[in-house]
Amino acid sequence: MKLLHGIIQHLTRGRGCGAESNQQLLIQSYVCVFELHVVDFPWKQLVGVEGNDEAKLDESGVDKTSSASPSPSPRQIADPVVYKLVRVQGDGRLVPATDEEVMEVEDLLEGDKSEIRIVADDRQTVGCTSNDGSSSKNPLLDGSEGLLQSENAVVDGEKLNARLEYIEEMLQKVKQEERLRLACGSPDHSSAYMIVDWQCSDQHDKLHAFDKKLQSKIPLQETVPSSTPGLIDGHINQSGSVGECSKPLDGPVESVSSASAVCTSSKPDFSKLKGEICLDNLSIRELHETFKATFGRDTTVKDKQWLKRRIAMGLTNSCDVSTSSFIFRNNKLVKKGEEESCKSVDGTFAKDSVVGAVNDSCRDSPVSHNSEMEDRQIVSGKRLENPSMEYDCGSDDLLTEQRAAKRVRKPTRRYIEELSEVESREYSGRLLSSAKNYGQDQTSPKSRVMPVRNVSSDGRAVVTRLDSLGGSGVQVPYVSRVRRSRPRKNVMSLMRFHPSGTGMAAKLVKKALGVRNSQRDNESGGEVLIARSASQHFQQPLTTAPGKDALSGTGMVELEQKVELKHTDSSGDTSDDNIVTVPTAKGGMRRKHHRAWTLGEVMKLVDGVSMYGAGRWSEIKRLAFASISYRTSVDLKDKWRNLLRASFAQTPPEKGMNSRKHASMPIPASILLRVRELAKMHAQVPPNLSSSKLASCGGRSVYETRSGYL
DNA sequence: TTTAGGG
DNA sequence: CCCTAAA
Repeated sequence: MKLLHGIIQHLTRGRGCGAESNQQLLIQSYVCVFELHVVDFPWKQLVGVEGNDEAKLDESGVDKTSSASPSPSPRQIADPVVYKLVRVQGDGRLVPATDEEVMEVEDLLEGDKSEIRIVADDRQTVGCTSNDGSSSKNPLLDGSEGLLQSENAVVDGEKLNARLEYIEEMLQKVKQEERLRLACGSPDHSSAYMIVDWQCSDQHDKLHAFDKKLQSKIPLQETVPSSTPGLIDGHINQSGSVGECSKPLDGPVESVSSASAVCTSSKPDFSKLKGEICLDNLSIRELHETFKATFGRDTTVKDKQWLKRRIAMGLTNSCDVSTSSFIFRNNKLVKKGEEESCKSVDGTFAKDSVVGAVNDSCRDSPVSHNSEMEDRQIVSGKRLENPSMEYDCGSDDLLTEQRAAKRVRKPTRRYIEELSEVESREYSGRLLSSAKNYGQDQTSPKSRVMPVRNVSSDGRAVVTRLDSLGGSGVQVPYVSRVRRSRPRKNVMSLMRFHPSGTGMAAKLVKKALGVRNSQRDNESGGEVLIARSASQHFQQPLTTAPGKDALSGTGMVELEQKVELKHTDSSGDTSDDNIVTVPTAKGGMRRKHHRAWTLGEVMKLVDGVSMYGAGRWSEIKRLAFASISYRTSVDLKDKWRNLLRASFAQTPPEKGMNSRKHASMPIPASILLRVRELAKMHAQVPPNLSSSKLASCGGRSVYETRSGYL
């Protein structure tokens, strides 16, 4: 789906402030969604003439308009908004983009789908020189500011969803209203235009959107041809006096229109579209005619495909069509009655129309396009309660992704690290060698200090390093953790290479690696087996000769030191073999290095909790455990949990398992008491007494052998 | 990143 | 202690 991002600037004129300073406020910038150009939207609200309207913009207020009185302010609903491509001249005039430009932009966007550029521009004020204090209280300005903010907020990130939903609702409203009006014979098609400009000369941004409140008799959102620039300018400049518009603009809005406007006098004539039309069969000429009939203007575009799409979009979105007895489907204009799946006359259809159009704009191939549209419409009725999918338009739709999964968990740091580890492996060696500057021969593989990558006969790659510790050439796992900090960004792109989906790939790799970040103390001599199929996707072609076991001793040492420095090691998952073939869950997770809690630590913990409260573990860690580096906040939390359990266990740690020497002291009752008190203070009820009883009896408490001990 | 919980 | 979801 193409997101258009642009900035919509509201041109409005400040009023009041004493000396009718005529200050023109060029306000704001919105970011808008490209697809919106096919959506009617009562943008008038956004302009916030009433000053309070911006509240409706807030995503929290999404339902306000729709759920409120049936017709809160007919005016608002009655003014659909369409988006237009325009170019902004230096003097602020808006010149509608030509069809070619539109096409260009479309192509541009199409080739560029993955990139979502959302830009926010600084709001600027123009001609606001003579300002007294009162102007700052200008309700309009203030309102606009608030508006801007809320709007930006909405646009930002996930809140787009809310906004889309909102628009969705509004769309329905608008459609209904429109239908109503048409039913009453009112030919009013006043619209406000959202003007989008992406040819902006602005350096820091390519896409600017200008929101304009304009009146027009054209309900269709199409680009006004610029083949007659002068004429268009005329249109623009005359916009302030669009007399026939049944809804005069009020207040600042009116003045706005003096700045610029787009207004077309022609009106689509659907009478020419009677009967069934199949765009696919039309010639360019006929398409042009249809285009004109649809949009009420001529076009110079020769591109058949484009014309079809345009027309399809226009027709699909046209109120006239949707409200008439025709519906547009599958590149054909057909009688509504003949289309059972589209018989619904309420918002459903309108919405789906939009979907179709949006979708259309994303498809190039006529085939897929057609079928897509068909699909969309066929399922129309059923998709009502799932607005989240409405704008789905392909795999690269960010919104879809965001919405599909409630909360897509970001890869954990560790996960990413381990992932990146694989790829970093080979050049870690390079780094070493270059640092050491071995024999000034960078190219000779011999001089490289690298982990040896053996490929065993069973198809597994074994990454090892030679260890001099054990005497002679013992192979111990080699692991380097080059990047301890932020994983590089393209890890994700790396993921894409994996055929079996990123999630799975990640899992596989992770499992396969079996590499863990650990302290140096717990050394194990296993081998890290890398399931080849999982890892080779990430491995760049190795420059090392496969059978290069002979590494210089100094190199070994160097490497080892490096590794040691990194505080990394791997624990041997010797037999966690070929994940690809046997993805056994294999829960047997050896526990890492367990560091017994000392009494002092526990006391610190308790103190910390009493000071900062349970739950603020990062605080506690920072302040009370600053010296103990190996206790993480999670550790603290876990320990506290255990303490809690212990303190509420009836059976104080005494009986049983004295066989061993008291490897650890029981936790002093005083501390337990304190813990209990703190728990009470913080309304911390021991998770469940029953379970803690059980825990104290047999099972472990929270991963601790004995809950009552240190 | 941090917190909360399950394991 | 590990792992993860959620925030």
